[in-house]
Amino acid sequence: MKPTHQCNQIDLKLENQEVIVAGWVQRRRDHGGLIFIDLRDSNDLVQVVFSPETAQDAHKLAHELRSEFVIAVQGKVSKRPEGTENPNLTTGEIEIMADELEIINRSETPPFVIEDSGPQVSEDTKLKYRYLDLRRPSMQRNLRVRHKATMAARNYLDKQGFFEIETPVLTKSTPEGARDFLVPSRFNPGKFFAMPQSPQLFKQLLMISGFGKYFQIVKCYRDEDLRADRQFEFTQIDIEMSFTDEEEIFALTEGLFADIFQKCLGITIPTPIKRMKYHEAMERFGSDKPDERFGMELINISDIVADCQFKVFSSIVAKDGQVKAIVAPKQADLSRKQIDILTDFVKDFGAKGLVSFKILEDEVDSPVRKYFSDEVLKNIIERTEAKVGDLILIVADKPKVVAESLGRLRLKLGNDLGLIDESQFKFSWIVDFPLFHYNEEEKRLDSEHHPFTGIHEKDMELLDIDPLKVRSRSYDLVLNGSELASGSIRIHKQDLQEKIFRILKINKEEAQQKFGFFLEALKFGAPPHGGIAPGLDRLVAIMCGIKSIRDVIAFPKTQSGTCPLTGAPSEVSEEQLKELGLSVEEVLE
RNA sequence: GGGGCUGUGGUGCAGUCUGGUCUAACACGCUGGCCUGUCAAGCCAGAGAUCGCGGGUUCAAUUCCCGUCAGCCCCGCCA
Repeated sequence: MKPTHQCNQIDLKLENQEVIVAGWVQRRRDHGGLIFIDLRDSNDLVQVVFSPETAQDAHKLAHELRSEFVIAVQGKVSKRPEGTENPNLTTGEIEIMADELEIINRSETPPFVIEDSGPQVSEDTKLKYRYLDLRRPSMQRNLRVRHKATMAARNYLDKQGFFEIETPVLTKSTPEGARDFLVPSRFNPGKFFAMPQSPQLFKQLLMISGFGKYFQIVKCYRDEDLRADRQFEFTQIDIEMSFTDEEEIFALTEGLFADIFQKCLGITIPTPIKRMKYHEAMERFGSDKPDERFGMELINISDIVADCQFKVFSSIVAKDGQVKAIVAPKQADLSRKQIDILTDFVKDFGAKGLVSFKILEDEVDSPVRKYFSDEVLKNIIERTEAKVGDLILIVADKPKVVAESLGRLRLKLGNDLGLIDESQFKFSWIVDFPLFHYNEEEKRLDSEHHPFTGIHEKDMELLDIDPLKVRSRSYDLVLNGSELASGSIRIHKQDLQEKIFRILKINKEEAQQKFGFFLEALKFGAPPHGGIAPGLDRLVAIMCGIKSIRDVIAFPKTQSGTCPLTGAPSEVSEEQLKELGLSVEEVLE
């Protein structure tokens, strides 16, 4: 029997019609007489009724049904008897009175119940039986949203005149940035391909090739530790254009996201998306990817405490440090112990300590209360707009430490206190990033974005004088505190590109060896170009209201980078190693 | 490399702090029986756990200690 309808297509309009549905047994309710089966297909659930009076054979066979059996049922769509409708089901008004039942395939009892409600199964078990986990309606929905987002992106970019060009997965290791996944070359023993961390140089080469508008929905590979929002392999909507500028890329990207949100969620996102300078983001939120769904911004009180009795504050201000505060609403009743926990939290991010002021009805309570005059306190309260019952939390340190620690604390409190409205989508562009940052360990400059990032025309002369002040032409699109897309206008002149390598202390030989092919290409009439690369996994996760991108990837890895389903990674045979000219060292304890 | 949380029948959990009463509880699921309007069906009966693994302390360890493994969250890392 082949299905004539999907479960979600069955409604009252089909009353008294014969249909065939096929799917899995979600649940069986055997009354001895009547047997009810909830039949699940990839779209919905529908109730099938087996009655000994109307279909004796089918009823008899239905006794054998168990969870996850694959069946096909032929029967008549009927309106449910008055009072037995189930408003919790979309198909709750009708049911199928079975005439015939075919057990297409039996199933062992599944290790967990295939449903969204009920106890949450451990990640390990879910991934081991991922094919069962994926039967759950929410997983079906997540992957459907992912598909729709991908299709929307393809269609949108196609309409804008872009074409999708594939780039190699087996390519050259360019040991900048993340750790590469390597693939040994059998033809060239001792040599390795690397899997791309992104198709960055290939898409730039395509611009040089004269493909003015390129995109690719492409896997990228980075051998770094995994997180809830990071997998070894992830997918980017990779985009690059020639003869372009920031305005064009912003407009294109905004159009792309507007289209995706409209088509997948029916949500209209307001455009244009507002822009925020990197420095403003760091000052107000202590982060280059601010979550703007709630307040609690960082407030600078350095000037107020510059001359106060509390030496920790005044001395830091004197040393060009910063003193900043956030206000935790209605948290003045936190215990000493709870504040200690927050203090330990900021210490993880380099802060020396956390000063707290509890704003009570007619006094301010603080371990360091005695160092502050009433006037200074009044000014702090005025500046921070703290109200009675609030808790002011202050960090004093180098600006970088203040931003990092208070920014993180803000996020933690925002989460813990439930200040975040999860139904919102808050986009913003972050612009005017610095081109470089100082790498303390290596005692040299590193690219903030990547070494191919273009430079603000006005800052060009700063390159030799004060490179840390140079602003790049890169931009990030941030959604709800998550970096959703990152891109830049690139360098298209060979001499400038070489100069950047010099500043990054990549010597000529090294640059030649790693990027020589690219520097060569830049000599042959490279057009100005730029692009952006939205991360599909994070986008879909946010659209689905999900924390972990594992839930929007069909077959993800665990945090330790393994696949419980297949057992990957695994050992390989001696023959395979020999062919590749590899040997594995025993790891001794 | 580091910090935190978790690990007890198939699944989710109680018990662990304060060792003996644990012959390991409960719910779901499973097996069998009864049952013609349920939809978390109901009722009855039953099976199913060397308490992640290894070591130690103790007369005695699911419980305390050390180590280890796995999952999750995080720091570092992720141009």
